[in-house]
Amino acid sequence: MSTVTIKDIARLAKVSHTTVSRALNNSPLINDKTKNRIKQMADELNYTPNVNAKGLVTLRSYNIGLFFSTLSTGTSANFFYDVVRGVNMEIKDQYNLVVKSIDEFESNFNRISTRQYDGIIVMSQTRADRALIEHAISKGIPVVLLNRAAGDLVVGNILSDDHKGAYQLVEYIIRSGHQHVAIIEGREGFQSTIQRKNGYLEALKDHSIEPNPELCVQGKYDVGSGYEAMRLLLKSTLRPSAVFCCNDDMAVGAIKAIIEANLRVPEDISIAGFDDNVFAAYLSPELTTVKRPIEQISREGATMIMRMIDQKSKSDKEYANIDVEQITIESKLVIRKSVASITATERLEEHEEYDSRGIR
Amino acid sequence: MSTVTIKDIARLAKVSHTTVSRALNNSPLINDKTKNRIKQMADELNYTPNVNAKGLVTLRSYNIGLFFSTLSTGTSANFFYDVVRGVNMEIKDQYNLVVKSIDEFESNFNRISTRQYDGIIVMSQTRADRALIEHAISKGIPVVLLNRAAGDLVVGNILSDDHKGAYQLVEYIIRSGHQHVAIIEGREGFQSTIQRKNGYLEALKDHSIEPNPELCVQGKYDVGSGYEAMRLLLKSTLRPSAVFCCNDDMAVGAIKAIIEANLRVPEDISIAGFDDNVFAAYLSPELTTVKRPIEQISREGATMIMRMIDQKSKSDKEYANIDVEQITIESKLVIRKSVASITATERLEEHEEYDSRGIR
DNA sequence: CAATAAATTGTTCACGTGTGCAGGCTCTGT
DNA sequence: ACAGAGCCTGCACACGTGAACAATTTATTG
Repeated sequence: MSTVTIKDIARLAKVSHTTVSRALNNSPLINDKTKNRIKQMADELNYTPNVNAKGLVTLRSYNIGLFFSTLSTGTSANFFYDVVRGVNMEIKDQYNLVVKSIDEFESNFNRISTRQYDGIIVMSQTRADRALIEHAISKGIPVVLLNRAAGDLVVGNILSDDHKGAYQLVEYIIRSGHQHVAIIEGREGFQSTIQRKNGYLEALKDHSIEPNPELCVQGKYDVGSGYEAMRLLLKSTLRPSAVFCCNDDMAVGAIKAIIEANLRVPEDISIAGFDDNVFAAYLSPELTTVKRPIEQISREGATMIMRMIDQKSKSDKEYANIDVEQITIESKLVIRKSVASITATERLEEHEEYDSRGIR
Repeated sequence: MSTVTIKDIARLAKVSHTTVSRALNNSPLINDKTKNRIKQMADELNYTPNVNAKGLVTLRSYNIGLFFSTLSTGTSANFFYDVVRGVNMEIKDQYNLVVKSIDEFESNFNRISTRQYDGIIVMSQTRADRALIEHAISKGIPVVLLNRAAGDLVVGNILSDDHKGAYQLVEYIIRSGHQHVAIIEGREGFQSTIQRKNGYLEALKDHSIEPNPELCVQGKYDVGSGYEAMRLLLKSTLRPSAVFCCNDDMAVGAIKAIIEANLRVPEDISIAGFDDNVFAAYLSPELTTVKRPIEQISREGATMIMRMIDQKSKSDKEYANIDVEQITIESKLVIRKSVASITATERLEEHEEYDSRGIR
């Protein structure tokens, strides 16, 4: 119960506590023989270093913060899981991973200090976390920003190219013959929402398709919102022949709404998602989507923050000259079966069908 | 950049650092006027207490560990997400939540000490984490065990009654007229796997149905394993009319396999899941399952560990007399549409159909 | 063998905070 | 005005560790 300290070990080994400290930290100053002797004793006594005391003098906390913009809504479970797992794979037991939701802080960032976190990984959805990041920087804490562009912030930055991914996906849909491509957007205000929407719009433009506001419906990145959004689309005067759902979760909801309306995917309406989560390949039909390398982003983020922490401690605690990099990781179009190819004649029929319906 | 300490504040306020310390900790010894003055100064200076120094003297780390048996496989994303969110909702900013996977430790638990964690929540899948828990107890760290019975371990304990949940579900399936009920089991060795299997077996027994080993297939709790398991079942000589999948993820995989075989759910084969994750209501057909109150378990676990920590600090650091409670939270049968009712005649037909197939 | 260099160990202090104890101030009652 | 009581503040130390510097031992060289 009573905790063993290096002083206890020192007494038993008949050396000074400094020697013990050095031995356990593998200092080259210590004779190998005594070093081993002390290490063994520490082992037998079940010695555990006191992180507080250690941190007090080394200015380290051995904590890495992993902050999400929000954990309540708009963060999908698969995404969250992949991120935590990815980061955890890299930091192993060198650091504690402290998971927090930014909206918890209520703009009181004073609890965020060098003493609390050696580094911070921000899984960012919105620019609203700028204040927090600036606070961290001002405190001299290395920061890595994932998932959105850093802009003028001096932080490590790892991104996936959502704009390009969405563009490629929508282009594929258009080339499959679809003219009326709807979009179920992500949660309002999220950077990913904006990026994907822009990719969608650009693809339409490059293929001379006029975007139709009626075919753009707001979602919230969760299954339920995808369902509701699709129901809205089904009621619109111009029924889309394909729908780009801004993540896979919403695609599940959308498919549900379509089937409830006694229509088929993809024969009547094609559906595409974004993320390529673990379910995507197991839906019926298998979901055509964009693989976003979430785990890879997280792992890169983890190694980057550790690099920055090391660099900082080596460069005499001067934050200013930490190099910050920006890495973009490519997303990848994954073609499965939820988007149908339609020919020109089919397209015509579809329109006639729509016209005749429009009358009633 | 340079950090503000209570000594700095003391100098500026022309008092001793002791007074500052007391003022900031709301000690009744300090005059309200000076107290407010000091607090305001601390605010203006953006003072952040040094947790290490604080912890060094108060014997606290302000960390709560949240340990999962594994994060690599066998823990579903939705489950993980719900747990972290639930715990986070309760501990707010009083503690740091440190997420770890137990298999990281490689049975070197020496990093787990009172200094590191004020308390530990173990989301346990298997008895293999016993060594870790015993280590924590021996170090005097309060522990709450979620998800499996504590047995003789002196820890707080919060459970869902998986056995009962599975029993009720399988009973419902049988009462719907199914005689050949298969099971796709969870990951081998997990307590939940055993509990759910036992519930299944007991329900069969109570309705005088002989369990058939051919209808019991091992899964791993992930989508892919559900798919593979179902493919196996489809090849079995006795085709089941209903399948109890031990979690919702595997149910998704199973449904996929059935549809690929040109069969329908639930007309040809009924499917039931376990967990009631966010997708369950949005599958086609909507999944009949058992709602496991994961979030509630996690929240209760969080409040319990905080209670234990408080109790320990009050009772003069004597771990022995911390009260440990055991709470069981009921799971609940959620009837949707993936289990069909079949009449006696249908059952007969089905058998004939099966027999005729069996011949070829 | 002495002198010097090298290797190893010990002494002392600092990190930032909280607390027991001692002391000073103010107020009250006489 | 003075003693005593009560309120407030400060001094000094402790927590466990690491590091600069000092001291000691051992190895090396002429």
